[in-house]
Parts: sequence; C-alpha cells; structure tokens
Amino acid sequence: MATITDVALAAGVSRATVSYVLSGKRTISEPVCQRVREAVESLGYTPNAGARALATSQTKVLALMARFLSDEFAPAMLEFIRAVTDGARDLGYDTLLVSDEDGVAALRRLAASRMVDGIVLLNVGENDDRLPVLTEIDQPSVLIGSPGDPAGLMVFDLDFRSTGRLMVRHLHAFGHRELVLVSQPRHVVDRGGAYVWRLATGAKEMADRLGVTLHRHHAAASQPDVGRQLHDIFDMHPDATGILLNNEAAAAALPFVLRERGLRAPDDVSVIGRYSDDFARAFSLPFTAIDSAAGELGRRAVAQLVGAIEDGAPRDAHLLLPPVVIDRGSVAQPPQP
Amino acid sequence: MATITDVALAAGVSRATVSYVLSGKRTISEPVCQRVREAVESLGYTPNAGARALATSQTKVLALMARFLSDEFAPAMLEFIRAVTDGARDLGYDTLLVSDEDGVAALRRLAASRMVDGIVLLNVGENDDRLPVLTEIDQPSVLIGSPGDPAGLMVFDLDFRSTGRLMVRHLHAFGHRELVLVSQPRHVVDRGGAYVWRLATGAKEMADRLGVTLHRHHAAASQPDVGRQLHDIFDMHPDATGILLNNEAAAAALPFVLRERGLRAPDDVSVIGRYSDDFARAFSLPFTAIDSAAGELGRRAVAQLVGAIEDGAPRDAHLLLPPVVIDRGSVAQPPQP
DNA sequence: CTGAAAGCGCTTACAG
DNA sequence: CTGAAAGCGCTTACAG
Repeated sequence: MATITDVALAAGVSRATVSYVLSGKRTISEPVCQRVREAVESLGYTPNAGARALATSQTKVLALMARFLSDEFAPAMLEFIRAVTDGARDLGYDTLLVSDEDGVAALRRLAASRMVDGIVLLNVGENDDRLPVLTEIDQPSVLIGSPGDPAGLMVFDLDFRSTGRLMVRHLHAFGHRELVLVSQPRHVVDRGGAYVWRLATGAKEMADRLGVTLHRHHAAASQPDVGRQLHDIFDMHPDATGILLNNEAAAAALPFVLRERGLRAPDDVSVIGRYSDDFARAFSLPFTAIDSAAGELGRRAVAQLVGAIEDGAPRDAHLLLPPVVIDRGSVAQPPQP
Repeated sequence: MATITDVALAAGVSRATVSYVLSGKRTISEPVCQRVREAVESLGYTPNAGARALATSQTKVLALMARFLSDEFAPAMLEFIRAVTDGARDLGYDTLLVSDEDGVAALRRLAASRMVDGIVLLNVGENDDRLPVLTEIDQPSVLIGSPGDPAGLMVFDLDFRSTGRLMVRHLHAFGHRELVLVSQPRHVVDRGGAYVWRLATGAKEMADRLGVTLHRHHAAASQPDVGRQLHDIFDMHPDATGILLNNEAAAAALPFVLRERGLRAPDDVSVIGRYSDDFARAFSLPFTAIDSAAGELGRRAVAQLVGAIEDGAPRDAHLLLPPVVIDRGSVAQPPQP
C-alpha cells in the first residue's frame, strides 16, 4: 500500500506538501499540485485512516447504537438504520453499527477508545440507562426517541402527543364521536417506550376537549394474539366508529380482522394508523396513517450531530417532528345508524 | 483522556510494560502487574484505537457491505445484519455498516484506507460487480449469497438447489403429484438473484425424478399484486394440491388468499415455504418452511472471515448450508378426490 | 523480568 | 510558496 512518503518521493516534494495538496489547507503552486495529483493517481494512494485519526483526533466515523428488541418491528428499525448510515455517508462519515447487550459498556468502550467522533442512540427509552454515560464522554451524541428528561441532550423524535391529538381531531372532523385506540403492548411502555403513552395522552386530551369518547387498549405485538384481541375490542365497543392504531402488528392484522367481521374501511369503520410509509408500502396497508418519518428523523439527527462535531453546534437541540397525515382513504363519515 | 504514558507514570513503569501487561504478551511480575492494573483502573484507561491500529495494522473492525434493495424483504435483511454484528462482536470486532450506492468505490475506499480488517458482502448476486475488486485488495472477504463463479472466494449460502429438491420430495412423500412453485419476481433473477432459479432448478430436478408435475411461476414482491397473482395461479392449476413458496410477500399474502377462496392448509392444499424463522414468527405464518438460516450463515461467515484475518485460514471456503424443514403442520396428504 | 527507542503514517505549527 | 521536524498514542523488536 502506498503511503504519503511514496507519493512525496514520486512527486519530488515533501510529505507536508502532499498533505496540503490533498487537504487544500494551503495554496500550492499549480505545477506542484499537478505532480502530486499524478503521483496520487498512479500509486492509488488513499490516506491511512488510523494514522489520520491519530494525527487529527477525528475518525470520521459515527456510532449507531441500536437495540434489537424482539418486539421491535424490523421494518421500522431498518428504516432508521438506513437513514442514519445514508445521512452520515452524505456528510462524509462512516457508521459503526453497535448492538451490544450492554449498551452502557459499549458506549464507554467506543468513547474511551476514540473510535468514533459522535454517537447516535436509537430506541431511546424513558429512563434509558445509557443517558447518564453521555455526559461523561467527550463525543457529542444525539438521540432518536424521547427520554423522560431531555435537558442538555439533542433529541429527535416524532411528536407523539400531537400525533395522538391529530388522530382524534381528524376523525372528529369527519363526524366520529366514539373511538378506540389500539396501542403497543403494555410491556413496551414498562420498558420505557414513552411514545406509547405520549400518543395515548394526546389522543385523550383531544377527545376530552372535543367531547369524543375514547377507549384505550393495548394489544400484542404479533399474531395470532393481536388478531384475537382486535376481535375482542370490536366486540367490546359495538358503537365505536373509528379506530386509532399505534401498533404495527395490529395494523398488519386489521385487514384480516375486518374481512372476518365482514367490515370495510371506511364504509363501516374509519381507521387511522401511525407507522412508517415503507411498512405501509411493503404490506400495502390501506389505512390513512401518520408517518413515523424515520428517514427524516434519521437524517436530521445525523446532520445535527455532525454539526456538533465539526463546529460545536449547540448540544441542546430538541426536534419534535410535527405529525403529517398520509391520506389513504380509510377515514370517512361514520355510517348512518 | 488518559494515555498509556499517564498510566506508565502513575504506575512508575515504562510504557512498554503497561502495554505488555495489557496484552499479556510478556510475563510481568505480579507486583508490577498489580500497580499497572490499578493505574489503568483509576485513570479509566482504554487504548486509543487509531494509535493501536497504526502500530499493529489491525483495526479490529469488519465492514458489512449491504445493499438496500427496495424489493428486498426488510426482516430478512435485518436478521443478516444482526447475525453479522453480533457474531463479530463475540469475536472482538466491531462492524462498519456500509450501504453506498456505489459498492465498488466503497470497497476500494475502505480497503485502501485500512479502516477494516475484513469485509462481509451481503446480497451477493450472480455477477456482482464488487467481486473483481475483492482480488485487488489486501483484506480477506467473505460472501453471503452465491456468485456465479465462487472460485477463490469464501461463500456462505443456503443450499437453494437442495432446498428446491427437498420441498418437492417432502410433498411427494405425502402423496402430492401436482405442485406449484411461486418464486420471487423475475427482475430479482435478472438482477442476479441466483437463489431464485437455483431453488426452481432443484425443484424441477426432483419433480422430474419423481414424476411429479411442477408449475413454476413468478409473483410480485408486494401487495396487492402478489395477492391477485396467487388467485390467478390457483385458477390456472385447479388440480395442484401443493404449493411451494420462494417469495416472502407471497407467504405473507397466502393466508388472505386461502381464506378468500375458502381453502385451508393442509386440509385442502399443502404449503411449504422458504423464509426466515423470525419472519414466520412476526407474522405468525402457519406454514411448514425451510429456514433461511440468516443467523447461522451470518455467524459462520464471520467466524471464517476472522479466521482468515487472524491465522490466514484458507481463503477458499464454500458452505452451502443444507436445508432443514421446520414443520408447522401445513403439509399433509392431498384431499381425496 | 523490564526499559529505551524506533516506527506505524499521518497533520500542522514553525521557519524560511 | 514550500520543507524539516515534532507529535499524535500505541506496539514491539532490541538490549540488558
């Protein structure tokens, strides 16, 4: 492998000059530039990343700390991973994907060994045990998902409370007065999945304000349980005319359940969900939904992180992305009694 | 951040001694060991990865080159990613996730900059343009998926030809004599997805050998097209009693289609699929299937790669994992006419 | 059993 | 406009 010394020798200049030609941090005369570039080209020279990192204290690598939770939905997860890696690459960074069981130890290890310039935390929970570590380390970090106390942290998340409000308002506007919300299973909340109760809280707020009856339920994160539970929920609330979904498995199961009950959306029941557009496409879910916006959240989080790394951008940023309804026609006026 | 010099000073020894205590490459007297360890502990010392890489020419990082294809099934993809990162971590390596559009350029960049010790290629196609690059670079690499010409490469894949044979043999053993194979869409084949025709070829071979009629079809990779096509296929072959699935979207859609036609598996029709166990679980697919074995393939590929990195294990290895049927009870004797 | 020193391949003040 | 040299933080022959 060619080193900078090889290039310098070939071009008849010093190593410093080669370095400056490559970085552009100094004006170099055109003929010298030319010779250096040719040497670089013919030797196929690429700077050694380790040496550069040692000299500059910059690795140009970001860590993406993911948690593979068995009840986390794979398509959503992959969308975030993809958004982060693509976003990073566009800004000149590579991404180290870390999924250690022990997130705290992994965080310490990466930070102390200076393998990365910054860290993206995925699946952040209400009382995430990784958060205290973030203040101990030198590298800036950004969270995707909302912790209970976001003070001093850079947080990017969908505004789940507004999402809940918007879902209810949307159905109310079409004339619905009795609704059901189907959330992720309770243990997701217990684990720190604050988005579940945030959305539920927002929905309840708006329901109270508008005088709408809202029944809140949790359902399983996989078949066949979720299907059975959906049937139970329908049985329990025969007068409800609208369904809010904050549970991907329920969204995937609902078309089955509707068919089994001989119901159609939106003729018999209106449906509005909250899940990713990719997910909707893959399963062709026919429901109006609020997009999880993994792509935008991932990219914006990375942009903020890189800003913090490169020009010490404010480390206290909070983006709660406003919800946007993607209309797939599953919401209409309730059937006339 | 503490450096090795800080530790040496605190322990009253040379930097070399600290290094040897940590690496264990030299016998150090117990008292000295003790002092060094205490200093390491109290200073929270972790070696600088860049400096170590520069000194040893080892980064302890693997690259995972993934391709995010729009028609690739996310759950399967994530399983491979997870298997590779977990497998790597268990062997002391971190994983750089790379998904550049231009895989060839990315490969060259990573190799030349010495950011990684080895490379895992995912989604390898029949005539993958990244393969020629592998011979130019210094780092060993391993493929998951089968290229047309595997000579001199380390390849790990499910034995799709045997899989096709096994599926037919399995159904034949239960008495089925007319079968339908539903494969991934044709453009997956065109793109180099050799596993599609490998499975189809194996199935045809066995069908011919056993005197079984086999109808081969391609179907779309998403709803609602795939559902419609399944109906068409049923209409086309009213006497077929068994279905082979090599298409995840078709597997996910089949329960709908069966219900719509008033059919049940295995009473009316026997079904055997090929997809990952995780996928089956998430969607509670009730079909007997051959597991994609992403977990095992990923881990074994990484183990082989690390072997090649660390003790120059043979660079010419080929693992075609034999298919295993996971019985979920969707195959039985055909209905009596 | 331990240390002084060279070297890994870069970048960047410092000097001209 | 360019170069000689120091330094980044490690590891590892070499020497004792």
